Amino acid sequence: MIEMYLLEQLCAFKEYGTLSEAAEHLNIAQPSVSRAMKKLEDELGVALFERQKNKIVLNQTGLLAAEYAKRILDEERNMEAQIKAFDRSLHTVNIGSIAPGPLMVLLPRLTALFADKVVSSDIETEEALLQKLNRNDYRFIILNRPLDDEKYICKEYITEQLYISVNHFHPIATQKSVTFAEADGQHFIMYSRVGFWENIVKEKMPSANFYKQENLEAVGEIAANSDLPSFSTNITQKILPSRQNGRINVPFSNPEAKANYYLICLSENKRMIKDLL
Amino acid sequence: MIEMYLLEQLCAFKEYGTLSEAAEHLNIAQPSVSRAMKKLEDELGVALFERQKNKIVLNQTGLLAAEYAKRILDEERNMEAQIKAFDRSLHTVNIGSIAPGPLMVLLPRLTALFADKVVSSDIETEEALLQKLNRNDYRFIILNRPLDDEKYICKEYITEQLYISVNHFHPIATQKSVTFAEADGQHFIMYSRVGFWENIVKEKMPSANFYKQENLEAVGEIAANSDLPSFSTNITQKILPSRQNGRINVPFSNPEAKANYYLICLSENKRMIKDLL
DNA sequence: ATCACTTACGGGTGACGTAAAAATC
DNA sequence: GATTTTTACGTCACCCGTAAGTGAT
Repeated sequence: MIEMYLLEQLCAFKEYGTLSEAAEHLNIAQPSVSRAMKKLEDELGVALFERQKNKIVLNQTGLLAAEYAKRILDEERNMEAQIKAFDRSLHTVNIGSIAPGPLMVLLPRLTALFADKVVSSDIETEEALLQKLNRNDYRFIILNRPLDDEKYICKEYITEQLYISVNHFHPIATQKSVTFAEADGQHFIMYSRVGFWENIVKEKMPSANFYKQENLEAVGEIAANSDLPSFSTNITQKILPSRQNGRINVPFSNPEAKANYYLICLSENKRMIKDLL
Repeated sequence: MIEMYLLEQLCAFKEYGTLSEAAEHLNIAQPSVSRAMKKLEDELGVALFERQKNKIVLNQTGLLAAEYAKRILDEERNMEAQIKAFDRSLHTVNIGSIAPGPLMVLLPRLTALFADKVVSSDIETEEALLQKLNRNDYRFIILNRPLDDEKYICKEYITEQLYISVNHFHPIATQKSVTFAEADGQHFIMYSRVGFWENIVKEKMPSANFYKQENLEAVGEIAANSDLPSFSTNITQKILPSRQNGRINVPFSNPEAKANYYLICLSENKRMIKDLL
């Protein structure tokens, strides 16, 4: 049987042209490659090279062999990658969401439910979420609209209401509710990974400025130490109570400020949704 | 890098179900297989088996790995076969002919021309000859009709005239020539691999019997020691003079008893025909 | 003189075998 | 008791490296 290391060295020789160069790139000594090529010829019982005294080149058969070798090496590398990826997928639960809010509620429950697995999540657009769900990159996704398709299982999960978060001195602080139009034109501190909410607020408050923060902690810190408004929701108010110190939350009254979230998975994974609910 | 012997042992385990059985079929000791499977898991950094105290089975990842392993092993075996076949083809010149006669003339010349190669030949039907010529299984073929096709180079080679070969006491021995009709109904000794001639004589002498001999030598021997007629041609008379002892050769006068042979090769191999003529 | 390949020799990894133990049927 | 897997240990193959030699540029 032809072992991989022989094929690897053959490929390296074809690529680099001389035994020395090949050895260099393989990080082995040159005589090793010389010997390996002899061994390859020996095992195949076929000449793969034309040798002069201090020169060696692949003959026609050798070129053919090198092509096959490359194919096999590629497949071997592919095998390795696929197996590792598959194993990883067995040990991780990937969740994609259209917004961070529902993840704050869902992730703690998931880590408890899949105690033996790594739970990881990402926030993406609906399009990307669906694509990856179909590729099985995600086990669940969370969207802000239901999907009516036999391909999927879709369950209503939770709702989220957007608030403006201001300090006591802010004019809006005294209102029972606020509209996007009323809040427009201001400067907001905003977490950068808010998913679809970003589109909503930018569209509804076209004159506002948004200072985006990559770091979730930083949003709270900066808001607490400035007079700038920020955003909160019924979910962040519960999950991040520390952020509420000295802040008044006033709900946006527009219908777009309320989101109904749906937990979605492929029909074939029906059981997972059941376990979760 | 995952070496082949690991993949081989993985496949054997998948096929035979236990380490012991696999080892048996691989002709190695069972602990070797146990160790190899551990090493495989180690190199991949992934569990491929579920182990109980004296039981070991492939897990989902292991099944996937075994599938990939099989694919790679198959490719490796294919590579080996293809390379050997290619090398062989470089060192052999295969000729196919519609009849043995022209080969008797051509082969000695070919072996001289391709002194460094093995010359081998076969007798087949026109259909098979053309198919294999197109597949490059044959470098030349010999047919009894010209081919007018740009794909091929076609050169007239030699002609062959069929004779009936009888002893002095046979009634036909005194004739200058004979027709198939006149010779019909007799029992002939015949070499079994005469190519298209077999169709000719069977069609033209439907009442004759043909005693076919696999061995070319035997045809001469038997004919010499019996009163049965056999066949000869201008070519065999020259190439196998010993067969003529005590035999009279009378030519068949029918036009079908004369064959014009053509040497044919693919246009891309034009040079070879030139070398030959 | 430098470069490229081969040959020769020595060393260490590792693949295999044998033996024995543990566990299951 | 038979079968299966694992562990332990010794051996040998073989893959690699170093060093030296040959031939070509």
